[in-house]
Amino acid sequence: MPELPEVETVRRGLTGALEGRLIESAEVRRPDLRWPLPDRLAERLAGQRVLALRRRSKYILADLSSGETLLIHLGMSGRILVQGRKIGDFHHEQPALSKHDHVVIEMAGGARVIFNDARRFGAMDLMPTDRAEDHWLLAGLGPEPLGNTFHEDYLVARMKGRNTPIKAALLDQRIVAGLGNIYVCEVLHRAGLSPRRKAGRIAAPRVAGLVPIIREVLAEAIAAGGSSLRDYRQADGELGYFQHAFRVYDREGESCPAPGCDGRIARIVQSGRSSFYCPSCQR
DNA sequence: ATGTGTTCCTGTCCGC
DNA sequence: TGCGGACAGGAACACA
Repeated sequence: MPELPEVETVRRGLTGALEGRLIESAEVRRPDLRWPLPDRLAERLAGQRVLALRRRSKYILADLSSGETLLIHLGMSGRILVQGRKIGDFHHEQPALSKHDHVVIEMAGGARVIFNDARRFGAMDLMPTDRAEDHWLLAGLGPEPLGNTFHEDYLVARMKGRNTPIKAALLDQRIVAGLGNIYVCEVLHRAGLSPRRKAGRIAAPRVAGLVPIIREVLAEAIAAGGSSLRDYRQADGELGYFQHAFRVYDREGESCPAPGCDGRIARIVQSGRSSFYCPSCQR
């Protein structure tokens, strides 16, 4: 479930295997994900040191010693697996690759990093590091929800006059970058706001109130994700997306967890996607 | 300019 | 146990 907290969890889980380390070689096992992979990707990765691993919205950015930055997007089903190799154990067998292991990176000193993506909605690209913000996938993104430029006045201004439901507005990456379907549902539940409310018709104080709630929900999810890093590090560890205690997401028919509320969680479809909410306490 | 619906792809789950 | 349909964490794109 790669929304911002999951991507941040993946990034943190990868730093040990990647940051400051040398890429020995890379193998591209399929020419395209959502779009064609960059020309000569394997050659451009081989021999480079990973200087830093960053995140922007739901994108992971790996700055390389060549002056290029590798951009990774996980789409819906993308995963990054890290397998350890025992140094000096020449007889250690590598687990077999699966058919959705599209890019395999061998690190000097013994780790293997695998990009796996069954649905192939994910993406990778290479760009000059000094022009990373101008990349077409990043240029139009709104502020980071955990950063300083995302604040009450900003959100109030952006919601003003909008005729679209608040659900769609918060999913719009140009307004705020990193929220996805799950966390928007969770945020609106905590805020007591119906996902159907038109963004521009919500009183400014309530819109402003969304800002700390968004921060809180994301921060909690990242903190919970941290606990799964241990799983991540385990040998040939599958990257476990953390299990988070969702209050409404995927809980259609269950009773509303809000204190004193006796409503039931409903599911509606908005712009083709499920919204879970409590019609009783979300208004 | 905005707002909404469709599309990419594979896997899983549920009802018959 | 097989089979069809609905649905899944995203977001670019085409169209009203």
